[in-house]
Amino acid sequence: MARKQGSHADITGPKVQQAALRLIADHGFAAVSMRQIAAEVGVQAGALYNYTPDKQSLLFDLMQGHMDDLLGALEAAAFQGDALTRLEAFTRFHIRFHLPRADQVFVSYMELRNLSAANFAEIEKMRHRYEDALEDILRVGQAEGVFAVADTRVATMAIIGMLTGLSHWYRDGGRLDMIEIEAIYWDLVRKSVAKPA
Amino acid sequence: MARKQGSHADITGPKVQQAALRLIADHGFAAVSMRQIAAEVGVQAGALYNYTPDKQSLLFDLMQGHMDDLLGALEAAAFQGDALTRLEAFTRFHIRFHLPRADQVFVSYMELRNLSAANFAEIEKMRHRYEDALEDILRVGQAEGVFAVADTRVATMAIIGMLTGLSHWYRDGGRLDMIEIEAIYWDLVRKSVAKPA
DNA sequence: GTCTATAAGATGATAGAC
DNA sequence: GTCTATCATCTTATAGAC
Repeated sequence: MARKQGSHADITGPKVQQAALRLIADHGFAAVSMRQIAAEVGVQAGALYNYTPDKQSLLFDLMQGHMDDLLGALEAAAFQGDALTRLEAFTRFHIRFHLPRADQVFVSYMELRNLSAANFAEIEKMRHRYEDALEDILRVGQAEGVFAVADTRVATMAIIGMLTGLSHWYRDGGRLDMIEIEAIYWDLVRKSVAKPA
Repeated sequence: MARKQGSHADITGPKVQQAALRLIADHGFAAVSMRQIAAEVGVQAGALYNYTPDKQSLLFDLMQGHMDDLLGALEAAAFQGDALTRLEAFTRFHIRFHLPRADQVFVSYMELRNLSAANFAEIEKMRHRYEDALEDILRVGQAEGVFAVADTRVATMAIIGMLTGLSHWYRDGGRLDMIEIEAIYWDLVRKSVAKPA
């Protein structure tokens, strides 16, 4: 099959997403121009519009893709067992999913206000589903008398805040590797909601 | 004393900072133009340059001012007593200082990558001093056998992450007021580093 | 699918009048 | 101290050739 010269949709498409993610994570959505993204990909600016109708959609697709991956992985994990076991599984899942995706996490967190109202609502809904998965675990554990939290919603937000914060300071090749970090964070999370002995 | 018409340095100066903070918190530094800030203040764009040499300095001054306030308030608080008492004081201090300053917290957190390298280093140094205040408390408590944390630095970052995350979701007029939130967060923090009974 | 060229407007910052 | 006017450059997005 003859291919038209200069036609590389299957290669360029992913490269656009990748370049956009990289640049937006580094400099912020508003600070990155379509020309910069095009230069990183190795095409002219006009060619980008074969892959996205506009700049806003490019951001939305990145964030939606990230949330799709997250919720898909969460569902696939399907934590089983008692509340304490499920909380440990959630904690370790969160860290293992997020730490290797520093750019996606950063963009998904920092660029929410650059989404259009409709796109923002969409992403927020997905994020809410993720939070609810944790709150469900806390509520069951609370009902079973395994946990002792004053408010499951606040505890949910506090734990997710603690875990998400990790992505903002952790760097590969640092003093502690991911396995060690995971153990320390799980210890903190476990105790924070534990029933006093 | 006759004042030149149209001369309002003492009024305009603070208004510029205030307008910039407000707009940058809402839309992001790169997305906000000097013209937008000027319009919010009620002057023309050129007049802003009586108050800042350039846009970058405007951002830096906002962030430096916030960190100055934070470190000043921390020093003034001068937590006394045993490690547990000091940890409680730090936790409540953090929440009481940050919750009423949502815009400043947001900007100081989100716009770090829009600082020049030199300005970034300056702010990071200040942030580090704040983190060290908490780590000092944890280290003392650990040495005294009051706390049981696997790693004081990681625990420091985890607790600050948890507390900072609060600023990202808390809204005035919500289900719980600041006093209730404070109690719940202190309970989580206290237990997370507690020695098992 | 990618290119070049371009439209139509916004940007940070400065100069000089008042 | 603020204004108006301006510079030089950058912006997103589109049109049409190949």
